Amino acid sequence: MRYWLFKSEPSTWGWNDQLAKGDTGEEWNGVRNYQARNFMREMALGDRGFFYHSQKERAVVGIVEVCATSHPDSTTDDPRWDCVDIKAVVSVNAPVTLDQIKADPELADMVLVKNSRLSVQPVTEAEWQRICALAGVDA
DNA sequence: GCCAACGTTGGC
DNA sequence: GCCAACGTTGGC
Repeated sequence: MRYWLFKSEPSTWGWNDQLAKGDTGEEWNGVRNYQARNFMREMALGDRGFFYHSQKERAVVGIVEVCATSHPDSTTDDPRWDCVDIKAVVSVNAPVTLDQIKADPELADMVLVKNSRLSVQPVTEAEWQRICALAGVDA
């Protein structure tokens, strides 16, 4: 299994919206960036991801699971854009903030820190374990 | 609200 | 195929 991070502006699509979709999940659509799209094409059923709120909050707030592999993005006719579906698994007990991540030597190399604008990004297993520990959830 | 970084677009 | 212009993102 691989690990990922999905970034969203809470004002557009937040963790509460994701939770409301339950086990049905929802398309992670609207991504118009090749790098992000390519990562989604690599995802497998059951892969786990962090749900991260950008902008004001800047924190990991939940855990999601890939529940449909890459397929055409229903919000566009442009065949270039694919996306996966994800569903909420569990809310974190403690949000892990960007400040915490930057301050943690084990996490300082995360894509989130190095390339803050990439909206879908891979997370290493070590990073996954570390953030889960900080968030108070079972990895 | 500002600005830097970056990715995409389109003209040549 | 290059590169300038432009738009968007996201941290501060």
